[in-house]
Amino acid sequence: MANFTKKAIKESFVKLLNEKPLSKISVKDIVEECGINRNSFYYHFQDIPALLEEIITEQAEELINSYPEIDSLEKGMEVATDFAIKNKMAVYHIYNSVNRDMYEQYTMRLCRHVVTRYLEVAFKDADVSQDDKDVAIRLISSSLFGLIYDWLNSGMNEERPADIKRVCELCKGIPELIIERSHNN
Amino acid sequence: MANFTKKAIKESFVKLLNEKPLSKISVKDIVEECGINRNSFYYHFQDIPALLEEIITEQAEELINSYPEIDSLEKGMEVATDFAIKNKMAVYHIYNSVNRDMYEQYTMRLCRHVVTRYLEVAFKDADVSQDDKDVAIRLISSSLFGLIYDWLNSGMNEERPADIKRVCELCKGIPELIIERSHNN
DNA sequence: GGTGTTTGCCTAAATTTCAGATACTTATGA
DNA sequence: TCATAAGTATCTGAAATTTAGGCAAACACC
Repeated sequence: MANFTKKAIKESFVKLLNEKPLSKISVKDIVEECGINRNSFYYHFQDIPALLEEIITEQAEELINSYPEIDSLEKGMEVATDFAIKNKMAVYHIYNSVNRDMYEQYTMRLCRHVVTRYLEVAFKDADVSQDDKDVAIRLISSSLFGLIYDWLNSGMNEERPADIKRVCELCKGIPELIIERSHNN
Repeated sequence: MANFTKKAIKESFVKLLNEKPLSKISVKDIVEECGINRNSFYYHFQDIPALLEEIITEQAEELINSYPEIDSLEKGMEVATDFAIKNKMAVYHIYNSVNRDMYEQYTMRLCRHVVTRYLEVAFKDADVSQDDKDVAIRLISSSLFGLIYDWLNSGMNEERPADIKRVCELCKGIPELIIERSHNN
């Protein structure tokens, strides 16, 4: 089924989110914005946090799918921060409220995704165990996530997270490091 | 009720109308474009001409409502031609097909509307019978409609109907003419 | 503490959408 | 020219969605 109502609810919610903070948006506001019955809202969503979660999940999925290949770490970082930028107003309101965990979870997932994609290229043809690859993924994605985490907490004042270039440069050395160590064993 | 499906059908149809001529648009195309069941189309509309009629009616209504006051004949003419311009692609395909009559009817209605609004100002405080006013409305709106009619038939090549300024200038003298004649009786 | 608003939930009814089947017309091509 | 494919317009009956209206509890504000 097509279900345009659900779509309309999401659109109305995003529209309201650009007008006022999450804490001031009521279910009533949403249903009045898109001209539906209040029960129709509850038919589709448990509550506002559930609506929020679905929107953020969707946007993250979409962003992930739109970059099937990541050929540089900088590009990966760009994708991950794009997620926050795209939802800037929402992030601003959400970040210190209900769904902080959820939001971080998706940002982390995005970081992991882009790093995995990047390392697929970096480790291509290299004789390295999956375990070693996993360590690299965890290490690099964690540090990228850390950058974004700080950036969000500082209010996203700079256009991009600080030190992004230097950290990326450093991280690029890691695959080589692992390949080397792998050969010495 | 909100009914986003009906809205989606209209949007899909307009989208298709900008891609290919009316004659090549099937109900199947429309329902596939907006991802609904074929029967849902027939639930809302009798057939494609009915859909077309509803869209054109809506646009005409909307245009009329967006100009509650017409203070010059040129402005009125602008409103009436806007209707055609706004629907240019649609008009292009429709004009020589099924709904020619309907389209002309709405254009005529728009002309009549804007002229009536304009004359409300022109005849303000003037001691003229309703009959005389009606004659003026019929005369002026018919000639404006004639301009648009020719413009449509010639393919809307110029941005606006030809001779629009001179005809408007001429028409402006008519209220005075009627007021004068009315006093001599 | 009183007042008004919002939430989350309920039921029952109405509306809308669906899949599947049918008879009919119109193109299209072998 | 026949058939066969595609589109139209309808009809069922079932399923999904939306609605109105009401209720108790939580909440916000004065």
